[in-house]
Amino acid sequence: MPARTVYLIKRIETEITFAMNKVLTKYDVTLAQFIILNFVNDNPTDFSSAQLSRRFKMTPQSMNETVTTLQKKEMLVKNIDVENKRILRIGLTEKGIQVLGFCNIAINILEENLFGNIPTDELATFRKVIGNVLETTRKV
Amino acid sequence: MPARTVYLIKRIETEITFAMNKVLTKYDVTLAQFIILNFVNDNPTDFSSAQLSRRFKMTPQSMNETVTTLQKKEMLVKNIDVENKRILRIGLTEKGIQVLGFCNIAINILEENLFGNIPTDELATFRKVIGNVLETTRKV
DNA sequence: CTGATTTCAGATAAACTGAAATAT
DNA sequence: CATATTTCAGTTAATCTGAAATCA
Repeated sequence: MPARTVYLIKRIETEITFAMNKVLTKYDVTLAQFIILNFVNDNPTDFSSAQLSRRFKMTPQSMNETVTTLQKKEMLVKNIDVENKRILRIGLTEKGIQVLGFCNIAINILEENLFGNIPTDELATFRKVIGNVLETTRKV
Repeated sequence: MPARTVYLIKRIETEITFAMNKVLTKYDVTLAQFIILNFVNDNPTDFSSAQLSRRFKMTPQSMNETVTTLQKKEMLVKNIDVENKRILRIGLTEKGIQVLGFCNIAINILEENLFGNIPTDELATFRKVIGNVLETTRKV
């Protein structure tokens, strides 16, 4: 009996998390923090903690703690929204951009090790399938 | 700039974990517990806690706690190894088999919702790529 | 004696819930 | 008033580290 797909996803995540944390610890960044830094970097419209929490399926309180940690490390800043003074829009600092750059170089090497031997078209399909699933979950 | 592959894996895992826990909570089983139950079920050569901990990248102490929890729920049993009295081999109880059966029916529906609209060949490639990556990590 | 497995004990990090303040 | 965001405080669940007992 072949392993179920959700099981395979959990298994690969375990390995990816382990490998990434091992790499990122050199830069004093956890996987969760790296994911947030990446997301903030990729999204020019600065998101708020509350928005991030929904995206990453956490309570706003929990997300805020991660953000605050990155703020204390001087990698993120919170800027008051122009339209709503209650909302704090999150952006990267110069240091944040710099550290993220170093992390990404290290993660490039990791990705090459993990996915380097996989045919380009297969990797493309792999990524496309994830995209489809994320689209599905967004609808629900 | 397209999202990195490791990022996509983390994203899909977040959604899968959320969706699965929502389903499994009805059976009083967490995702981590379900993964263990599945693994024990799929592997006739009963594994020990120590073996499981290596497979799932945890300390043996942590894995033992999960196993003990499932033991208290009467879903798993520990049997003394015939060759080494120190090793406790883990197996499913009748109740464990039954609960796992219910969970799997519920997860079948979830998988249909998540992957139902993905072409068969693409899903096959998706699964194959994960298999390749897991093979790579096993070597390291 | 060495190394692996298990167990007991305590610590830590990362999530959670509840409640309150602020703003639209 | 209703709703969303943030913050403060305390709690819980799941990991971890350290130390000790058991066995081949």
